[in-house]
Amino acid sequence: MDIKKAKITDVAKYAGVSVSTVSLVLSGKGRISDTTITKVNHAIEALNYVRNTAAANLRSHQSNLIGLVVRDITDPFYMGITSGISDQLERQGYMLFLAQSGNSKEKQLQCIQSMIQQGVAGIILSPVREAINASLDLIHQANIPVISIARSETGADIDYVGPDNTLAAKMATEHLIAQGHRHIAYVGGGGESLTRAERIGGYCSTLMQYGLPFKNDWIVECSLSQASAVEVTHQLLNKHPKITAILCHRPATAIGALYGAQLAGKSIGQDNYIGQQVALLGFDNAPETELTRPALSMIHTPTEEIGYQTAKLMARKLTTPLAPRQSIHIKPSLLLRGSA
DNA sequence: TCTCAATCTCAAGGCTGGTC
DNA sequence: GACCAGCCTTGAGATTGAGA
Repeated sequence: MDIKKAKITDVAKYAGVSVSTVSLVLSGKGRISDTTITKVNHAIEALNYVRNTAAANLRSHQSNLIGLVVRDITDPFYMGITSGISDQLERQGYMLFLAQSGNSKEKQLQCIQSMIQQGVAGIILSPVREAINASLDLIHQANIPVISIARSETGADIDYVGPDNTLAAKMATEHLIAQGHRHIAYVGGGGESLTRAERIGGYCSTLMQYGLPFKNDWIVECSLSQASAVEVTHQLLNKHPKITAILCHRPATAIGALYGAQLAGKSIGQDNYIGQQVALLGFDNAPETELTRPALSMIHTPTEEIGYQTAKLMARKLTTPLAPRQSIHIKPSLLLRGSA
């Protein structure tokens, strides 16, 4: 019994047509009679023929692969984006080639290099700040389109799809101000984070707009861990007891801040007129923020929508490479729970 | 004879493995 | 190490055949 995989030549032989006719039937191009199409389809079924896309891409200089480089594929934020991109790209006949770079410049460049070597048609990138110029050099040399996602504007002249961080911070700050808070702090993120910079920009400008005090001491960096947020919040509230509300850079920061505030002798809640209460409002909603007591109010950005818009933009860039650069900012929403 | 739809021929793409 | 064939498919251009 012959167990060799059927080739296009086998299909052509079986159907009694030429190889190029089979190719035309497969691609749906050209003018082919219904009789011939039926014969070819019958041969494909009989021989269990599966098209070799590697060979097809080799010949046509095209690829249906789109590279996606994210920082951390287990991060719920990126999981949502990846899901949206994958759904939309599949509908348009593309496949996703996924890699994670962490925060390493070298890893990001390595991922991009591998994707180019695999012949991807375009790259969607969550840029590492230190790697952005080198990454873009590589991608431009390969002459393929690139879209920056999720991690803020890079300053580079490339298309961008992601959350509107400035608006998110403005919405969060305005909500706290509307509740009567006048001493609002920002906890979390690192100085190198562009996302954090944009949020702090929105937070500061809103405070100024309402004529409220803004102090550098009230903006505190901390690492990704909850433990770090516990420590930082504890110290912040001990040092500045006037603070009645805190914006938290990410879900883990918000959860850590909750325990840090409690360690500082504060309770968590919306009523800043009750002496010892602190309101907490976090960015990037995650399921675990619903499980705390009280549950944490969060700014939610629809991550699947970011993915969906990114995939649509990539498909557009592949069909019209000279289309003008676009920046798509996805509007956030406020999820009000018990903490603010 | 002309036109046009349907089909075929052949070169080419980058990489691998075999031969000299 | 150099060269070449084979892998599998596509697409431009050539050919065929039927109808007007």
